Amino acid sequence: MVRSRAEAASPFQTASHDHGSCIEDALDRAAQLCAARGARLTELRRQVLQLVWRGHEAVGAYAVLEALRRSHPGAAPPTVYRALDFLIEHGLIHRIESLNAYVGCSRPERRHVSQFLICGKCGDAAELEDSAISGALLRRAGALGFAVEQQTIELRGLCPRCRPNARAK
Amino acid sequence: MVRSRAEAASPFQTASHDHGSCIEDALDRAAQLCAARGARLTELRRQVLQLVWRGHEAVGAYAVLEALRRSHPGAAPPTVYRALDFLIEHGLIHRIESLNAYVGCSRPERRHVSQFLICGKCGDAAELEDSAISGALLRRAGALGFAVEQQTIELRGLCPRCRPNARAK
DNA sequence: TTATGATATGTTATATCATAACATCGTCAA
DNA sequence: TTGACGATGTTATGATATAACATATCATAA
Repeated sequence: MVRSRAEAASPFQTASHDHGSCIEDALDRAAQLCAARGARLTELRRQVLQLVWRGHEAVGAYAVLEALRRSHPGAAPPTVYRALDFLIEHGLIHRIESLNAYVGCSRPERRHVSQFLICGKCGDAAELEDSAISGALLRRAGALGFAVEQQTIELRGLCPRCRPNARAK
Repeated sequence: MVRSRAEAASPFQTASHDHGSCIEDALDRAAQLCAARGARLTELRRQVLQLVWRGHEAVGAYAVLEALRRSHPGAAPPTVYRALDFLIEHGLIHRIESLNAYVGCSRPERRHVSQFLICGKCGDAAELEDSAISGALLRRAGALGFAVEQQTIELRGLCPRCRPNARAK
């Protein structure tokens, strides 16, 4: 079963998750988005995006670099970091601050504030978009006179599949 | 005026903030806490804590190292990182993930979940402890079957004193 | 009091993450 | 076709963090 475009109720992957379709979908959407914006999703950037999307775990820049070198032997750190910067600017990936790592964005079409649920066992980083939470933070900060520009919200723990008494879903 | 022990309504510093008393208070409380717990707040650890508390900005490990070397010429990275680890374990400081830096904890007496408001201009990292927010995150994650172990919540923006139309308080 | 184990610190080396600075290449519009 | 701009190549280095092992210090039980 293909992961639906409008994210399902649970942001976690299921046993039946078809990652081939998932990544293909992500790349297609990225191409469309960049085309619509006049941004150049070059082959290099597309490959880096594909590598970040290899799984739903956050992946480090140097892991991307190592993988990239298979198709692109001369790649150096700036090669990867520049591509990652581009992808972040266009909302195609997110940076996970607590891991110094990067993960594909599940809803790149519009800018949004996300919260990440990061499993300490399988490493999956599930993206939420809970406006009640981001709104509560905005209001609380605003009440203290603080003008919020960016939110970093990352929860570590165990995802449903990795919990001792995992209820399969 | 001394910053009161029970944090005032605003977690931001005021123009009249007496940092000398503030840091002295923090060191005293750390000593009491460690004594009560049978933890050894050695001179080295005390000095590192003092250096982290030099201001309300988050401070990098290597900045601490450089300052520490004035009194402790042989200090090396592990010297500082081990002291920081100890201080974090005992809740005396927090790590700011999005800055790879460390800041003194304003309420070390009990474990808590904090939110940080980090000013991009003056660098101050104000610590909130809003149980409505941490609770909302816990509930939301729980509803998705995710067992939260740790929360990282860091907002970047401008503090009241640094906003264009700062209202002094 | 001294031996002993545990904890803390010293020391050297290296892993990991990220960017500066400048050269070259490709693309596209004038 | 050339000039400007954006993308990529290349080399070097900066910034953050830990591994591994040696030595010192402390608390305490023999």
